[in-house]
Parts: sequence; structure tokens; C-alpha cells
Amino acid sequence: MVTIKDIAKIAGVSKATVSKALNNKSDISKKTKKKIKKIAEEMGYIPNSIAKCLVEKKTYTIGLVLPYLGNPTTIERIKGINDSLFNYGFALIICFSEKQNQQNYIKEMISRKVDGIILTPIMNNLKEVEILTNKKIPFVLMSENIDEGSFDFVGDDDFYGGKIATDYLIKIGHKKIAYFGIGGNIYSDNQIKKGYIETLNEYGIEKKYIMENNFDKQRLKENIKEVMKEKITAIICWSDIMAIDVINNLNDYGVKVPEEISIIGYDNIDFLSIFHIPLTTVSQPNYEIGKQAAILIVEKIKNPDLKPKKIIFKPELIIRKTTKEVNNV
Amino acid sequence: MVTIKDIAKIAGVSKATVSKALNNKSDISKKTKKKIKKIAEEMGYIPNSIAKCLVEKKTYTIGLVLPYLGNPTTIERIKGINDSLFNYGFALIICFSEKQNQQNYIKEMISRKVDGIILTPIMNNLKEVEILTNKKIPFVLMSENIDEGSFDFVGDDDFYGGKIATDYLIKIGHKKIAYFGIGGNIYSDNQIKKGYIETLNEYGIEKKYIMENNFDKQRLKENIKEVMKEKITAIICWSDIMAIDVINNLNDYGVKVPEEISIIGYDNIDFLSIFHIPLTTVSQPNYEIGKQAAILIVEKIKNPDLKPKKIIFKPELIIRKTTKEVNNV
DNA sequence: CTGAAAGCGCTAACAT
DNA sequence: ATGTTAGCGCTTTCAG
Repeated sequence: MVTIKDIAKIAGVSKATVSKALNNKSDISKKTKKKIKKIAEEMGYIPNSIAKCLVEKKTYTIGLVLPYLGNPTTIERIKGINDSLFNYGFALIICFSEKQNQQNYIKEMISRKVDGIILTPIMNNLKEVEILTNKKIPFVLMSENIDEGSFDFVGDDDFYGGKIATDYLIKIGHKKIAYFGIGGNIYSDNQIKKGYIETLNEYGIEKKYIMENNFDKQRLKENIKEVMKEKITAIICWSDIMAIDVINNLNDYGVKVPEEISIIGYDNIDFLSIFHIPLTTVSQPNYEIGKQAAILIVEKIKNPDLKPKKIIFKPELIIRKTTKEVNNV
Repeated sequence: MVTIKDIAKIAGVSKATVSKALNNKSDISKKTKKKIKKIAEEMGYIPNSIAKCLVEKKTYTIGLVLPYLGNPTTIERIKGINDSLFNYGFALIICFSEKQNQQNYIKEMISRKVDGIILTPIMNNLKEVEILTNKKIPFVLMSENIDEGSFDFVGDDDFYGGKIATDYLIKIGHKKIAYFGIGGNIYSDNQIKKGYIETLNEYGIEKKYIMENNFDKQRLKENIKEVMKEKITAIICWSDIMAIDVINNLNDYGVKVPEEISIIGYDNIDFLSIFHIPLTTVSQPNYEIGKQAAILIVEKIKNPDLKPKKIIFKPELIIRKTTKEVNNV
């Protein structure tokens, strides 16, 4: 491996001069700079940013810790982060945290001296970010927020998302509307649920049907059976993927969507809009969310004392073919 | 930030002892180890792996360089890599290379001293991997191979994929079959195309319809017009996403799938199987490909002189509803 | 303008 | 069993 020492030897100058020349410091003559750069180029020199980090105490690296639950929107956000991070000269180190304790993954990131962390917390819980606040490591939350405390956050307004979905269903005549969520205190789930409840209340609809499946397909099936007994006419789902599952299960029971039950998903996954019976869904700008999270963390690193900023996008209801007005006889 | 020096001071021992104790070296007494570990814990010590890297010349980091072209299969592979890498104690640093020169991204990875690189080359060209071979940095190619040279590679057998798709269409009566690819010397594109051509030749079908759109929606439309003029009855597409596009365009022209034209995609994206008119497609095990790529790069790092290994999965034809036999009157 | 020296936090070889 | 020393590759004072 060629180092500045090697270059220094060839160029007949000191290590310090090489370092300064390569970094375009002002106190090196143009001639020397040119000469040294040429030699570096010829020798195929690639700087060792590890050594640089050790001195500068900055790694120009952002850690991304998030769960991947098979939702294709994830990649859009990652791409958004990647693209804007690269503009700032930062690299991205990723780990998918699954459903376990995120603390270990966060510690790993800290050990690797990332300058900041973008985190999608699994638990709506201060504990998740405790180390980060203790160690004063800049971080921003993405997509999922935490109720207690006040943190930098980029995501969409899921409360509003829950509202517009419910509102629409009521407006087209539905009264027995269910919400299919996850359970277990997930921020977005809570928010959508709140929006759902509040909207029903506004219209004076007492009866709520709140189902939780905790990512368990079997429980989802049971949930469906339960609401079918109750003769509900519409379901709002926490995600598009869940919505698809619900539709399939309903089809298996011979229940037609949207004729008998209307379904609204959440995410607006591209590919789901294409086929027949395109999904009615709530849309959020995933790429943009990732992008803004990256911009915010870089800002935060440059200026750690900035007070928490929230960038919240309004989701949009995309009405397609899985919802239908109810004939109120 | 608390360092081993701080711990040493509190514990009343030397830095070396702390280092050894924390790393469970055998020449430290159990008592001291226990004491030091306790202090480290209490002080909230997190090791600085940057410093460690500088000494050990290993970062336990793998670089992943790949294009993201909106194909949701990408995330599956990333997840596969992530999961098995974590088992080995490696972290993953990702960058999406778009259509530009991948060399810069690779250099960035080298500068960051990754122990190895998993690369999906954009160009079927030795130049892409030149630095890596020069600098003797372990790498494995994933999904896309390079014709010249012989490299470690994990992916599926796209030649075979092209064959089974074509073979199936011929068996159900099609004779005028088109292949819709990308062009511009992409390995997988070439392979599928080869499989397509060879199979047609085997059946003595002279006429080939090879279209290239280079990811350009407009050119895709023109391609479709062209093959419609030729009255082809089936199209094999380079990807599921492209297949969807083709189907939509065909629908716009009032051409019915599969009644008038059969379509085969490539990728077997989950969500596309769910709706009515599920896509006939060629399936590849993306998660597994990522996983094996990770295992292979770690192997390669431990033993750089291993000769190139190829792990090639046989894709599978998934027959669904976008293909139909032809009535040969 | 250029160079010598110190040091980032850690490990490893060699003493003790 | 523990400590001393040197050094990884780089940047950064401070002198010259």
C-alpha cells in the first residue's frame, strides 16, 4: 500500500509537505503541489481515511439503523439517503435491526465512529435512543418517532393519513370501519389508529374495530374472521403489503373487494397500482423522506446544538379500485 | 470520550493490560479482567474501532457497490448480505452507483479500507474491476458477471433462464417471440438473449426480434409498436418491471394479455403475483444470492488465494396468467 | 514555503 | 501477570 511516506521519499520532501499538498493547503507552493500530486497519481495513491479519521475525529460516515420488514418502500428511503449523503461526501453504513434490541446495532455504529445516525426506532420508547443522547451523538429519527422527548424527525404525518382514509370511507357511506394495525406500541401504528379513532368520533360513530396482528399471518386471518362476523364494510390497513394479504384472505372466503368490503392500504407501492383492482392507498414520499433525513443529519453534525427540527410530509389519499361507496338502503 | 487510557488510570494499570483484558487475552489474570471489564462497563466505554483498524489493518467492513434501478429485488439481496455479514462480525457500507463510472465509488470504498467488496458491475468490462485486481482487494461479483477474465461470482444462470422461458413459449405454440432487453453490453441481458437465441435456433426458428430500450420508456413504446407490426405473439422481458410496462403499453393499444400476446417477466417479484393477471416470470433467489455473496467475500478475505468460485443458481419458470397457448390454425 | 515532532486510540513485541 | 515501547498513516502545531 502506498502511503504519504512513500510519496515523500520519492518527491524528496517531508510527510507533512505531502499531506498539505494533497489537501491543497495554502502554504505550499503551486509547483510542489503539482509535483506531489503527479507522483501520488502515478503511484496509485489512495488516502487511508481510517488514519485521517483517527486524527480528525470525523469519519464522514452516517450509520443507518432500521428494521426491514419486507416493505419495498424501505429501499426508496435508503436510496434517498444515499443520494444526498454522497453530495455531502458522506458514506452510508447500514444495518437492518430486525425485531431485536436495536441498542446493540447502535453501539456497533458508535464503535465505528459514525458522525451521526439515522434511526427508525422499533420501540416507541426513550430507551432506544438513550445511549445516543448520553453520548451526545447526533441522530435523526426517520419514519417512526418516539412519543416521549422531542427529537429530530423526518417522516410523514400518519395521524393525518389515518384521518383522510377514515374520512373518505365515511363520506362514501361506510359506518362499520375497521383498522388493521400491528400493535405493540409502534409510533406510526398508534398515529394512524388515533386518526382513525378521532375521525370516527367526529362523525359520532361509536363502534371501533381495532385489530392487531403483530406481523403474524395467522393472527391476521383470525382478525379477518372476527370483523367478518361483525359485518364491517371497510378496512384501513397499516401497510399496502398487509392490505394485499387482507384482500387475498377475503377472496379465499369468497368475499369480494370492493363490492362487499372496501380496503385502503398505506404506502402507495408503485407496483400495486398497475394491475387490475389497483389498491386504494395512502401515499408518502419515501425517497424524499430519506433525502431529508440525510440533509438533516448532516446539518445536525455541523451544528449539534440546533434545536430539534421536524420535517413532516402530508400523506395523500390515492383513490383507486379497492374502495367503493356503500348503498345505504 | 472514554478510552483505554482513562480506564487504565482508574484501574491503576497500564493501557496494555486494559487492552488485553478487554480482548480476553490469556495472559491476564481472571481477577484483573473482571475488574477492568467492570470499570469499562461503568464508564460506558465503547471501543474505537477506527484506532483498532489502523493497527490491525482490518476494518471488518464490506463495501457494496451496485446500481439501483428501481428494481425491488435489490433490497432482498442487500438484506441477504446484511444478515450473513452480521454473523461474521462484518459491517456493510453501501453505495448505489447509478449509471456513472463505478470506479470512483470503488475508490471511495478502498479509501475507507473495506476488507472486501461485493460489486454488481454496470459494464461488462474488465476496466470496472481493474483497480481491485491491481490492488489485490478481494471482491466478488453479484448478479452481473464480466465476460473477460474469471472472477468470483454469485448469481443465477440467466442463460438458462432465457432458455426455459423461450422453450416454454415454443412448447405452447408460439413461433414469433420477441426478447425485450436493455442493450449496452450488460451481462445478464446478454445471457438471457443468448438463451433466447439458442433455443429458437434449436427449434429451427430463424426469425428473432431483439429489442433494446436502455431503460428508456419512450424507446420501449417504439419497440412495442415495432413488434406489433410484426405480429409477434409473445415477449420475454429482461425484468418484471419491464414486463409490467410492456403489459400496460399493450393495454393502451387495446392488445390483450395473454389472449393476443403472451408476456414473460424476469425476477418473480412477490407483489406482482398477487393481483389478477399475475405475471408469468423467471424466478431467482435474491435473498440467497446476497447471502452467498457475503459468505463468499468473507471466505475470500480469509483466504485471498482461493481460486475463483462461482455460485450459480438455476432460475425457475413460474407459469401464471400472462402466458397462454397459441391456437395454431 | 517546508520540515520536525507530537499525537489520535489502539495493539503487539518484548521486557520485567 | 503486567508494563514499556513502538508504531499503524495521517494531520497539525510550531520552528526554521
